[in-house]
Amino acid sequence: MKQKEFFTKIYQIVDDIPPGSVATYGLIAILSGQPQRSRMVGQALHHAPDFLNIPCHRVVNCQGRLTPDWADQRQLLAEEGIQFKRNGCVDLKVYLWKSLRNVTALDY
DNA sequence: AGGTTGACTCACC
DNA sequence: TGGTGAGCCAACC
Repeated sequence: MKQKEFFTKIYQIVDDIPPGSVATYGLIAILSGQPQRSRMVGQALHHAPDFLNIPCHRVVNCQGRLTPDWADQRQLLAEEGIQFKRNGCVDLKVYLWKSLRNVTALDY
């Protein structure tokens, strides 16, 4: 798979995240078919063009942590009704995006 | 070509 | 439950 296709797929997946939910880099990597390239997801979002309107603020890491070097992300998520723990992490148990495709794939 | 880095994740304490 | 350390894969010097 070419890098461009991988990036495009990531952008498409991130764009499907509904408001009020969050996804992890690893989850996106799985949905894109490359579970071991979760780090690439972060790279892809870091270089994501603005005109695609990607809700990259809804993407957090597996521990519910927000992106370093991006203080406004917390406020953007708060606007969508997402609450944070005292340590500043997102409560993944509540807000993690449950992709139907992913659930089905894991069950079988 | 080889070593370093990171918008990560898993495992352990 | 939450903080810390080690492992991984690509990109970037």
